Amino acid sequence: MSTKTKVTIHDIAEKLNITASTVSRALNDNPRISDATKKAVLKTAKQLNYQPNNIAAALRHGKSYIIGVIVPTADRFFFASVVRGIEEIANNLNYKVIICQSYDNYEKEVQTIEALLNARVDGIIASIGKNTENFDHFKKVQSKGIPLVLFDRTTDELEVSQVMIDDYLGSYKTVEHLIQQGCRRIAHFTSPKKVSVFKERLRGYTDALRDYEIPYDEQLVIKSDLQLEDGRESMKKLLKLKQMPDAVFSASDYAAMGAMQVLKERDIQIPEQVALAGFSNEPFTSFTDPPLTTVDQRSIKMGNITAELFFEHFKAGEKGIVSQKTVLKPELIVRKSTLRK
Amino acid sequence: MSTKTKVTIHDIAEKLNITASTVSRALNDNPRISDATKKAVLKTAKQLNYQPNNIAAALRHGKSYIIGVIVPTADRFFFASVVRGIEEIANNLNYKVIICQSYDNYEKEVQTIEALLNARVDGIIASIGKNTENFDHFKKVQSKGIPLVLFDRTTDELEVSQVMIDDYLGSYKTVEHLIQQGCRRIAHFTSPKKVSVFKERLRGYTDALRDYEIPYDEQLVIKSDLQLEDGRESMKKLLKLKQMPDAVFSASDYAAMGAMQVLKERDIQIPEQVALAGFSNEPFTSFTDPPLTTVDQRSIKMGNITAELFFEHFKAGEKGIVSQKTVLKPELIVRKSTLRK
DNA sequence: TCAGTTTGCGTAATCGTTTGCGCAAAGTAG
DNA sequence: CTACTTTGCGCAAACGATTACGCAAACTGA
Repeated sequence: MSTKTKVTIHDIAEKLNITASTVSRALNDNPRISDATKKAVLKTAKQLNYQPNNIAAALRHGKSYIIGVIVPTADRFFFASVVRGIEEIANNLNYKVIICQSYDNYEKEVQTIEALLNARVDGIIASIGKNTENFDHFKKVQSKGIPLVLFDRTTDELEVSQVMIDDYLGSYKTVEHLIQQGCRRIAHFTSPKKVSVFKERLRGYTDALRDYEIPYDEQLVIKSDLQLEDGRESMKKLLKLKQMPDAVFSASDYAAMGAMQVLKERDIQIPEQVALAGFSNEPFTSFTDPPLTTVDQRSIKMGNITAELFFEHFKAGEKGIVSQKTVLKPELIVRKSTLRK
Repeated sequence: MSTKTKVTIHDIAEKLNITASTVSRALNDNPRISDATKKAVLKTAKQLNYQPNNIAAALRHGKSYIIGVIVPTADRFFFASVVRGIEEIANNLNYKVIICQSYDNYEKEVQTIEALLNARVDGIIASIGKNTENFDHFKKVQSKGIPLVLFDRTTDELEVSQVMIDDYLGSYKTVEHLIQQGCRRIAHFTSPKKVSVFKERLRGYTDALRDYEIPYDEQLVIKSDLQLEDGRESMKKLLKLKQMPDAVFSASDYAAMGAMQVLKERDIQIPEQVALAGFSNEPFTSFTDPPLTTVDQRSIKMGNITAELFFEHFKAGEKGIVSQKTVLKPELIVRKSTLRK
């Protein structure tokens, strides 16, 4: 049975005939407090069922020990993994992470930032929503001197530290691989959005084609929202062309999966007739039939690095440090969907 | 350019020659404040770039407007969806949700609870970790009078409101469906853990067999952690039996997927030789080959209801209301992996 | 033994809001 | 015009912790 009344350090001070300051110091293991007193305090704390009030502490010293993480959606393996990577580091340093989802909705992203600022988080780590084209809310964060680090979905319109993978390289290597497998008419699924990752993947695609002297064919580049259903539609469009592509490189695993479905429905052999590659290394790609070639984004590593970078900024504090851009090397995961051997 | 010095309601009060109380009331739209004053306050607030400090407010009135949600892992579609469902309701009521992952780790679950209590969240919504067998940390939450609602992974050892699906029914219907498809040797993948959902699914399995007068064969019930790899191992064990099963009903989609891989590797026809069903309706189940029959858990709905139930408790406050158990009806999603037609 | 240091703790201010109470001015009723 | 209610706001005490400063007692070294 517990007392309904909240017990504070004053209560435990009173019980011990000492002051709240001493209790506070004892609980924080201050060297100026004798071991005897510390033990007594700890003991009565348990006894009274004392629960520290972080809110009060946070108010007092302006730190909440909470960092806000904003992701478009937490149910994508990639983002979930990055969050995990961030948590690993943050928890070690005794920070809590509060995860917010923007659902790729600009309004919600703005509101979330505002809420995090009101909640006085010690910093924000974010991946920008697909539809975000105005970055004032992020600028506001910076102007308040609150550490901000972006990962994966970043932008150059902000002078901010960011961590991403080399989307260009991942894309280039994938297309190169397809070419080495003998493909010559390689299609690409991309997004019309301003998010740099997709632009980079497109650039890797075109550059690889150019370097291998394969003509760029506008018809083979299909823009969509890159969900599974979009992949289906895009694939159908491709199949209507006079000349079918012999490979499809999708900037998203989901869209690649959609394409795979359509190909299988029409009994088009993968990879013999059409080789297929995705991007992100979603878990399901390893057990599609055939398993899907894709690009691993080093998600956990990215989370770790993002968090570490964040804490660097954090420690630098008001002085601030020059914002830096960390680029991770992606890994091409070759599976049967592109192996024509 | 922004002032580094934090601006408070006192600053805006000073500028207007009124007191902080008035400013506070104006910002909170208190009826006792004139419209003129309110407008002036709002205006200078913008002007000074005032940012409310929720920490101070929370300290003052003991409410943080934050509720903690604990899930084993956020990268499972089911949990991510429930979280989404919870957020929908919570955001409408102006509550923020902080998502914590226990990673099915008991220690971390306990620590997370402690951290949430310290952070003075207004309540906790949780799904219990797989390895949790002691519930004192949840009891502590309750003893502090903090609203607690469990979903999906619940326990009867706690007198607490909970929301779940009828795992028994979902399981029963699945097995019934398999029987109707002509299967007679139906295996079941389950977990050794104390989590009620798996026990219920097992009960549905055995009851369906009994009702259809199919003998229960202990050899056909395989316990594991139900990950994909476990599914592979379990399937291999089954294939070593003198008599092969003609159906596998896995309590997890991932384990079912593992089984599917093994079956395909050995050229065993699905569903002709072995029918296969999973549980949870993970997104990937719709695009496996063949698509996997599974049970949908009404995840968004579950999130909505959980949150609503939570807020009921919340409003009831100290008085408390009788804890209630809400059971949702699951939906059997029949796909090709079990359709022998 | 005495000045100087260390140890151990108390005093009181502070973080930024909220809110019960009070009070004058303005409005309303009779 | 009196008495009462409303309107609009100020005063000051919270909320629960932290911390700069101070001060005695104990300890240290020469």
